[in-house]
Amino acid sequence: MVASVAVARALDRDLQRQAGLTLAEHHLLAIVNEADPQGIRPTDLALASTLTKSGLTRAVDRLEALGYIGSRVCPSDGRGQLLVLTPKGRQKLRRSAPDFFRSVARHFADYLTDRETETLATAFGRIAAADRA
Amino acid sequence: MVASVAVARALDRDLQRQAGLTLAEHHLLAIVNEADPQGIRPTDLALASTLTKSGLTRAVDRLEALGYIGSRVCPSDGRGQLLVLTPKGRQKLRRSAPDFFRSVARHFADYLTDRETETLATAFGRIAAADRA
DNA sequence: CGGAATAACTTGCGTAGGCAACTAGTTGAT
DNA sequence: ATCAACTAGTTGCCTACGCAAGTTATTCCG
Repeated sequence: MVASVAVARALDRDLQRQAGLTLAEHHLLAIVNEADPQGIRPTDLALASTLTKSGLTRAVDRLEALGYIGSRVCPSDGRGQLLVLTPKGRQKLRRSAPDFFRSVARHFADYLTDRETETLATAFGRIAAADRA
Repeated sequence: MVASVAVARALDRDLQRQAGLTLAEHHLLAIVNEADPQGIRPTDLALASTLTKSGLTRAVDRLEALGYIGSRVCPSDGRGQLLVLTPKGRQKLRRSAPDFFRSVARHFADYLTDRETETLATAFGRIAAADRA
């Protein structure tokens, strides 16, 4: 826990300095970017992220206010929405990517051997998957 | 990050339900418990925990108010303190340990093979150590 | 087709905790 | 001995976010 919190904090600080986004916000943009181009439902986004639904509502509000995310009512369910990246959001993500990857390397990846990275990905993937079961 | 946040949240919830402590607070008690019996300096405790100095000040205030931690002025440095567990704090820790270990097993350790656990401990230990350099 | 039970968000409220500025004690240089 | 530079801890301010209680839309059952 000490290590993972330290890494998260380091990434967060770098991101805020370099892109004006928190780690959580940047992560949301990244998830939306890789999701179905039709858009992603908030509940799914919350599940794929580190936030609860309430945290997500507010984070999405912020990202919408910044113009990085757009939303429209879900055609198949009037209660829900579909969230997509705006062009501005896509651009933001593209532009902040290099710095972000460097940051991940410096604070995390560079400390691991390839074997460790692989083991870690498997193990943590398993845990993340189990958690949603 | 998704996995580690999920695990932390699960442990936190269990601890709050079972012991009325947050994960961070419980962790502080555990660190103090294993430190020099003369006491530990707040700055060292912050470094060994997931908190910054300011977060630590407040967490320690809470734990003192609950009677789990005691403090006295550091004899060798009038600015600082030495923090120790009270008997009540030691008891609290002993009593919450079994539930806590079960919680760690259920949400985390049970998902890992012995090999993975070892790799993980090595790798994360390295990262945590590097971060303080 | 009406009405309970459920699901998708949202919001009110409360709290932990970071940052940066502050206070007070210590050390070191002249 | 004095004064500057540093360090330990604290505090004011602010924000993110979790929980639980709403709201609105949907579904399913009679």
